[in-house]
Amino acid sequence: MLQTAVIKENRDWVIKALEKKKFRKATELIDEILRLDQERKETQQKMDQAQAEANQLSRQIGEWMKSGEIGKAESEKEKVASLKLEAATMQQQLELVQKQLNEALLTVPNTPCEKVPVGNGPEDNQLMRSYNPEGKILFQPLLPHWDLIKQYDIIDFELGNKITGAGFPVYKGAGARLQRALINFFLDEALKAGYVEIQPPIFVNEASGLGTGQLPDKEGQMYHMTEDRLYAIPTAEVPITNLYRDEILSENQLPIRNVGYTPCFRREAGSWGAHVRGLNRLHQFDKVEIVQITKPENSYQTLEEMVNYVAGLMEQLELTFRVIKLCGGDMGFTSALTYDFEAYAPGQKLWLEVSSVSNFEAYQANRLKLRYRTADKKTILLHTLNGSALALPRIVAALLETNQQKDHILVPKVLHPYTGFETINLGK
RNA sequence: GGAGAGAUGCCUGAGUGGCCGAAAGGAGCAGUUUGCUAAACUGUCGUACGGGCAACCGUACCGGGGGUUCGAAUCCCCCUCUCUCCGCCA
Repeated sequence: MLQTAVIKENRDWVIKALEKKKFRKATELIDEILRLDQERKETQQKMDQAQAEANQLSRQIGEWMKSGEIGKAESEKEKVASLKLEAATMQQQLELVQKQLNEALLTVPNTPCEKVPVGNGPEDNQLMRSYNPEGKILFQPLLPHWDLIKQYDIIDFELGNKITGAGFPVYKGAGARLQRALINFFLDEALKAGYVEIQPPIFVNEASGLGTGQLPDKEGQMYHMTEDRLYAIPTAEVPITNLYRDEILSENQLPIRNVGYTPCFRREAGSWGAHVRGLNRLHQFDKVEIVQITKPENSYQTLEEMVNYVAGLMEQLELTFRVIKLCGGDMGFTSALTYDFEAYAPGQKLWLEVSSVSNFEAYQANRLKLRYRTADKKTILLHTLNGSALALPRIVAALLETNQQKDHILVPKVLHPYTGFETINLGK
């Protein structure tokens, strides 16, 4: 969440920034936050003062008791009681105000950075770069991947339906091996790039969900195990970033560069429609995620590095893709700047989002209480960043559709050492 | 699942009602010193909020919540977690 100090010092700027994100009622809410913060401060002052007096008097009473002035001690006890009562009343008020302040802050999204283009939705996003592998001749007629996976019998939705439900596909034979190949390829590449591999739990507690901002914003989008009060992670970002919750890192630990493969779970409540056939949208999918934690002054340079890294993966997979910068109206709640990667799926003539690389600045760090200590012993909030590198299903969709031939599907060269085969063939 | 023990600062660990935000040691940081690796010595060393230009001051925090008391890390109750033993088990 935003820091109240930042809001206080830059009220007008914050409101303007929030309006860029198409956040309604920014002015009202920000002013309410400032009012609550002021009330919080005043209440605390009153409480502290009552406490201070009570503490002092209690100490005095102790000394009187020791020196035998019992009468004096007894007569002042009541005074302490009334001071304590006053302090307790103030504390109740303080807790109430703090709760209100916190709730208000939780509903405010992150402010977009200056580089974010103004806009309402996808149509206003900015194309940053595109890539089209040379010399690639697409086989005609092109089929969408949902026909190909049936034809080659590599991914089975009906079976998943039987054992779990819609959106939980079963990968079989070459399909399963392709999944494993991609995961290993992505992890190995990240290792080469200097990321440290993490294998986190795939269920997290409520504090973790709050830490990275999925709660309360995306409450209904996560699978929730009410019995044990755990959430199935929607992305490895949640457990990996939360590793550093409530930490004060030393400067020499920075930057943190982690990579993790996990399955990801999304309820996708209310978002099923015409364009979500086949692998385009699933309840469970695999993803390799990169996470970085940097000093504030380095985060935007790091974001560019991460974008370049993901672009490198896409090029190695020989996929047609484009990178777009999201406009204010299309960005996520917690992000300050996001680049989306879209792979072209020629069989369905669609661009599919395969990666989202974001800088959250101090927004997550403030919730996480993730800081570092400077040389002069100050604690400063860090910046968190993450990106998919990469999410599998749509990559698979694009790969299958791009590389389909008359009676086989080509596997990109970089994956051959991982798959152990160069083509996916019919009838096997 | 059953029985017992425990939870204190970055770590180890002392502290059973006021002088405890907390001993001591280690690690870390800064400095001094010796010819390197290293050692010795000195100092420093929690977080948050509030006040102050600042030095500094106030308040809270010894797993979490509640209670007793003029006063709680310390006594009482509840919860959570960890460890040990037994059972079960990939």
